[in-house]
Amino acid sequence: MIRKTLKECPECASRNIFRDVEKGETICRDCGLVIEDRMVDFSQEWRDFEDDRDGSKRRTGAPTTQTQFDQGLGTEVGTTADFYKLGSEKERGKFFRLRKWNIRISTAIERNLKVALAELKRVSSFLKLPRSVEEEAARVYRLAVQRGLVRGRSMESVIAGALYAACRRHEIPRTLDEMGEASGIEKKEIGRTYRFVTRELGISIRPSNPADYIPRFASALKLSPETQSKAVEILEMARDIELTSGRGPTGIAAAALYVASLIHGEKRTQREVADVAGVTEVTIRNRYKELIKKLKFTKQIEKTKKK
DNA sequence: AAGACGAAAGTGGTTGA
DNA sequence: TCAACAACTTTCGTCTT
Repeated sequence: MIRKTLKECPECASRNIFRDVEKGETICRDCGLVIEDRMVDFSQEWRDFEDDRDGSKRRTGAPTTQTQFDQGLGTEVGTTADFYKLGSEKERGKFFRLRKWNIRISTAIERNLKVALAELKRVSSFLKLPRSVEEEAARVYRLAVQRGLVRGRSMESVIAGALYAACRRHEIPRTLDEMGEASGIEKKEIGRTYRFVTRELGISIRPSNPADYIPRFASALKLSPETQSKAVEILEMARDIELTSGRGPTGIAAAALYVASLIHGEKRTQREVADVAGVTEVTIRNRYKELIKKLKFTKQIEKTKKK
């Protein structure tokens, strides 16, 4: 079923937005932009009506979740301990039939997911990622397993790839290095599976914005909020003159931060900035050179130096 | 002595024939 | 499928503070 929606396309501002209910996709008919392709539904089903004295609106049950192998809806049909509580022969037969079925339903996929999602939780909590990202990553992983994309790859690397993709979609990117440290997988491998999985599943990800990295890098360097916003400002100017396209976003973010730290007299060495950003000093130098050349920052830096 | 700078060679991925 | 290519890294020598 395909329905027209009331949304406006953020790309071309057309109102020709249609939603394919089965696929869960929302697409702009004019420019082809996929607006909510495979996004997690963030709306909360589970609510708590604390103020309701009579409790009539209170719902029961936990919210469903992607991060448990059965989405939190599983049943277990008893153990043999329960068997002896049953009375008649008829009831005992029923018990075994039900139990057999339940085991049969737990296919290889389910078992895989159970292990995988535990690992996913471990990595995501190591990186202190928000729950929404964890859910998205779990969904990506689930899809990957169902399509048999894990075959020939280690489970861990696919998990890392899924998490990396989920971070990017939620615009709170982590570097491949950080992901590698958290998961124990080499960053090359993560990058590989990330590209493979997103391509196979048709997940579209827009290039990450350097500004997304600024808050994290800045706090790691203990820079003031003023310096931080200066860095973002620099990034905007850089983007306007096409300095950002084609370059690694972390390198640009690092260079902007470095320049901002000079201007505000909170100097950090290139080495320090390079370390938290996961790039080399050389890359920072190159970006830095481009920045001061094209953005007449030279004077400002000279000024603060003299003070 | 530490940091900044730049040249040169190497790596892994993308692109286009 | 292969070669050219761009971005980034590694390494190292030199200059500056």
